[in-house]
Amino acid sequence: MSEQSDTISERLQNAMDGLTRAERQLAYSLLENYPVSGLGSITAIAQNAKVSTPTVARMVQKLGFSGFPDFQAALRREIEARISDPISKYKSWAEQAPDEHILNRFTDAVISNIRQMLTHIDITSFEESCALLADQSRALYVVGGRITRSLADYLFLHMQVLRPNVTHIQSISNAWPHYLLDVNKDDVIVIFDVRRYENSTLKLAEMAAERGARIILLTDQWRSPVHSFADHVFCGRITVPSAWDSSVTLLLLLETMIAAVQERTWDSSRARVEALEEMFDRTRFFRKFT
Amino acid sequence: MSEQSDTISERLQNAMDGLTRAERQLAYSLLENYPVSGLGSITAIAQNAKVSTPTVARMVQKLGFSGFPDFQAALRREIEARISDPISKYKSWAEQAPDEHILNRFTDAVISNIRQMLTHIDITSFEESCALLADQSRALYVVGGRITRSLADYLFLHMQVLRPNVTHIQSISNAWPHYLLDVNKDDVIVIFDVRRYENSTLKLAEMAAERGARIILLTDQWRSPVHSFADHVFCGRITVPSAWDSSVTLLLLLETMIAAVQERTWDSSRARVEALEEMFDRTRFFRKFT
DNA sequence: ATTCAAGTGAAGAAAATTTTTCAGTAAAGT
DNA sequence: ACTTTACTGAAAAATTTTCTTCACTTGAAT
Repeated sequence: MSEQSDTISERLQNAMDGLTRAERQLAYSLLENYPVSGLGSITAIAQNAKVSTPTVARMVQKLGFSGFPDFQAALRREIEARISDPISKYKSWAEQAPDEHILNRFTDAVISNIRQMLTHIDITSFEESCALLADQSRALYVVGGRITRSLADYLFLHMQVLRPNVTHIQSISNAWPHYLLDVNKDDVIVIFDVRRYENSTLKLAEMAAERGARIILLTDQWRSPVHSFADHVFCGRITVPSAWDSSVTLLLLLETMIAAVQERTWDSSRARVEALEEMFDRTRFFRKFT
Repeated sequence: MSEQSDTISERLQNAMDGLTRAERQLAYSLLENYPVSGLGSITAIAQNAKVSTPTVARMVQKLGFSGFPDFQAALRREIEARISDPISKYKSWAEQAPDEHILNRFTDAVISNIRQMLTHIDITSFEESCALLADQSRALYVVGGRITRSLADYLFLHMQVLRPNVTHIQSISNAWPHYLLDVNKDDVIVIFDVRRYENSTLKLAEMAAERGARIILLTDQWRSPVHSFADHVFCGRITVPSAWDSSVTLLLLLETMIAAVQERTWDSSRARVEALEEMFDRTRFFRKFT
């Protein structure tokens, strides 16, 4: 019954002529601060418009809703559509394939994960973390888990180019207590820990915290227990239509951080990057072109 | 009582530690489609999070609200602030930050990369590649380059769980010719090669092709020269506002492939996955819960 | 193994919201 | 002036929502 393609705002406008004095007063009140003005209880709305509750009930029925709750539900859907994305509405990602193809389903999920991560991210924390990563007076350690070791490796790789004094602590190894010996107060540790949180990682975080290290944690939406030791926590959503979790959100965050650190350190890192380029050219490790 | 300056989202995050399992489940559900997810009745919210209504009532009290209606009123105020405020907010990913913030610029670029990759992807090729990866009668080799070794590692890690006979050829090592000795006709090699294409990778591809191996290449939009030896080529766009390239598109493709292979091999891989789980439980390598 | 504490949801009680009824009021027509 | 008609809101009835109680489960601790 309540299903028409018009927005409630349009419906109100269109119906305006057929409305009575009190109803019109109500309609204006609703449009006043649309659409949030319609969110309270029927009583609240009535009081707000200075009409009685029956008037509200009658009017929404005139608009074609089965009752006030029906009206309000429609309003909520409108708000939802308005608040959530403008972007993901694109039809299919891989146009050759049907919507249900894994490529499209997976990508939908990832895009939604990205949006969710970004709406919850704390910009100040992000900036501070980048500053910590860029601060060459602090040694930098990177730790990953079973799955996240690839991410840790990726960060390590890039940081190593940008600055000296970067260490990748291979969590598989039993040697990590040795690394901890070198961790000083105010050094920075980036820890990756997603679900199936690892005991050894937690232990390491605890000990590092005791030594006064600054901890930056990249985890999933459920937040690894490491977060209680961490100075900065970033949660990427990792759920996708798969038996596995997705690391895309965390990689995106990581790359953005790397880009931000690069900007901050460009004065000092430029020399390193250029030296590296030169070494590659000398060793003919890479093809000169194509 | 319900007045604090924090947003409900922040309050949820902060309170997370003190929450119980069901409450946490609820909190995630609320953050899932925040803030509209909290607009329905307490019953609707409970069902949505698959918890009971008392759990909802208890949790909002823990957060400091006098009751559910109090909580919902606060939420409505937040929505109001968000909707009536500047309309420009819709566009940004990270809403706290301006459009020009690196987080938003970077994400824009990545989303655009993803779209471009997917519109150019060949579905048939994708399916055939997955079939090759799933075919346990063929040995599987994974090779990465300097930067892409993390991606290679990631694929290796997952494939190793799903099937036997997977090898990660560490490109840094000088030992890869030895691996090639074992490559038989119709074995599968996944090669990662993005710009600053590596000579050694090209050489390896050539020799593997000579031995009759099937080659799947993941590269960038400029296509590594390896493509002339490859049976299937996938190009991910990698340009972002950074001095570095982005691996996000390739990771997305990779994860989608892994999911597709998982589906295809579930009958046989299930046993492997479960055995692995059991081993983890035994070694108490991971935390039981939290 | 047994006890204990904590957490959870079903079910019922309490409170609220929504709908209906109905009498009063104002405007239009006779 | 009187009747008719339509509109409105107070109050009661019906419904829904929220809150509380309590028995059951689970995981931890002795």
